[in-house]
Amino acid sequence: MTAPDPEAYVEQVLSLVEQVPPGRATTYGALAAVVGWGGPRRVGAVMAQWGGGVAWWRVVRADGSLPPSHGLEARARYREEGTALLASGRVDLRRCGWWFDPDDADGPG
DNA sequence: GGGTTGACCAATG
DNA sequence: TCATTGGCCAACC
Repeated sequence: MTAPDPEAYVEQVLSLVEQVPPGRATTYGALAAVVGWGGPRRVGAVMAQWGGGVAWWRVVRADGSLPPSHGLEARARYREEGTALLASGRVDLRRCGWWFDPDDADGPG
């Protein structure tokens, strides 16, 4: 499986994003690592095209930040979902980081 | 076939 | 914490 169809790749990425529970967030690199295909940039490209149909705000960069264009929109979601935010306006991946691990017992609280 | 761009990541100062 | 640099792979012209 070294040459997956672009369609399957999108389905994989979007499926994983939908698996991220509210109040949590993951990174592009994490998604790329789970799917095992392409890289973080591939995931970003998918989100830019079909990310509008999923909780794209739960997918952030490695430092917990998001594009300024969507930063404002995302912040509104975090406030409703209770996602931990930093004073810099970034997501606190230390507490809300979602790495698709079976041991997701630890929460933001 | 070559140059540029992109919802990125890690290392360095 | 922020800015810079190098690497990565696919899409576009």
